[in-house]
Amino acid sequence: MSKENASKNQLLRMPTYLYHLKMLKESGVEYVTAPKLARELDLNVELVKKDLALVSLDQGKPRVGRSIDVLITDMIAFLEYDQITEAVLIGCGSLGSALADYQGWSNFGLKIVAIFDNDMKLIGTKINNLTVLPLERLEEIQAIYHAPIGIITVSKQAAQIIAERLVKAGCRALWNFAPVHLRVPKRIIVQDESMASSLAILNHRLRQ
Amino acid sequence: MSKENASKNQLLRMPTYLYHLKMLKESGVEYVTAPKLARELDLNVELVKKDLALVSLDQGKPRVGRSIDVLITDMIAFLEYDQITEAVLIGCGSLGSALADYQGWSNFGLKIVAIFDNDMKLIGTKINNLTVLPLERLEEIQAIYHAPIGIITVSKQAAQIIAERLVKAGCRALWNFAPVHLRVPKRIIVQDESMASSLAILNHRLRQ
DNA sequence: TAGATTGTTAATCGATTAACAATC
DNA sequence: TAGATTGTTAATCGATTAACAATC
Repeated sequence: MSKENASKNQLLRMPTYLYHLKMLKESGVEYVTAPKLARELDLNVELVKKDLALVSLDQGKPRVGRSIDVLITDMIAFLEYDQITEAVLIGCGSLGSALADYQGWSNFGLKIVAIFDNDMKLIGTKINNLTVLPLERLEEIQAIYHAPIGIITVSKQAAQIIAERLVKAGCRALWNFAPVHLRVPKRIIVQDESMASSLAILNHRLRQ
Repeated sequence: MSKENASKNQLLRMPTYLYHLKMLKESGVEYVTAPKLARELDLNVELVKKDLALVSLDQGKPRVGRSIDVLITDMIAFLEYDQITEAVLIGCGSLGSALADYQGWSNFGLKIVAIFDNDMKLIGTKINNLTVLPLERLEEIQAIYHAPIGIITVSKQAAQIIAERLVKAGCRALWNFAPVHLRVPKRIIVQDESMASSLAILNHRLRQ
């Protein structure tokens, strides 16, 4: 199976499996079956079977399932968490700082190599070993790193301009935390991270 | 149209429309049509037509579209952004602090009424007018507020325990930022906010 | 009027779920 | 062996897209 066929929903589920598998491994479990995972993660069995088949390089054994170790390895390879992708982050407000401060990105194959802001009070301060750089230096720094990912944690007013600068500076993908629809060339990948959308679903379900 | 029928994807799109409508309003536009929104947000026209019909209390006018003002009002009513729902937040690390610090929640009908941590260095400090309270006081404070939403920004190790305490303390919905699947009673609404999943999609698309 | 937009009904598409034979 | 689990094929479900008559 090649991952070209992975659907968006499947991709979304994969990290959940990985977390859970790691937890099971820690508690000493050596083999895992689709029905077990389905029960523990509240998913449909057939769904889990198909997801596992997609990432697994070899078949599972009837009545036994799969080796957790092998499955974890396959999952990491599938998600390409072993290959580091570099990113620059623009906007060191509280959200941007929190992202820059997060120690766990390397587990997901992400490395933030430079962080920028245009606030004089922030420029020069350090977050997680990274110095906040003035926004003017974005192009100069990108010319060195060629980071494929740009993380946008600026205000909605600034987001479109920043997006355009990142694209010009060579970013091929934008992880957008600002609540605006970014207009960029077709070839550019935009992943919107909308807390508002997420909250809308929560609220809707809460109110029946 | 009643919002009982709103699909998950429709809910996800709604805040995007609202942001865009507000932006158009600011730039002086008075009427908007489905084809215009579809073009500007890179969506299918029929999709937009159905989404607007779902939230609109009255019909659009052929050749004219809808009044932006009325549509914004309808959208806010639909998303219930005018009704404040209270929340307690557990875990004032960098992500939790960023969420507590965010000034815009009231625009989405959310009000964080209390924030908790068990780190002595954080307890007593102030974030956005809220004092970080010791975790032991969670039940006592919840007995006063009865906040329906619990925001979980603790480590994955602590998340399940915190979830259970929040449920016992009367939360009906959990907004979970920890990378674990929470096991809670069926009646409890869980909205997972997984950066890892989001990043997985971005990375996958980036690598072709 | 002509034509863009509306709402709605039908067709398509894709993901989830169910069913089942094969396996250890 | 019996029975749980596997992979796969078929059925179902729901969302998106296309088609079209009605409207101003």
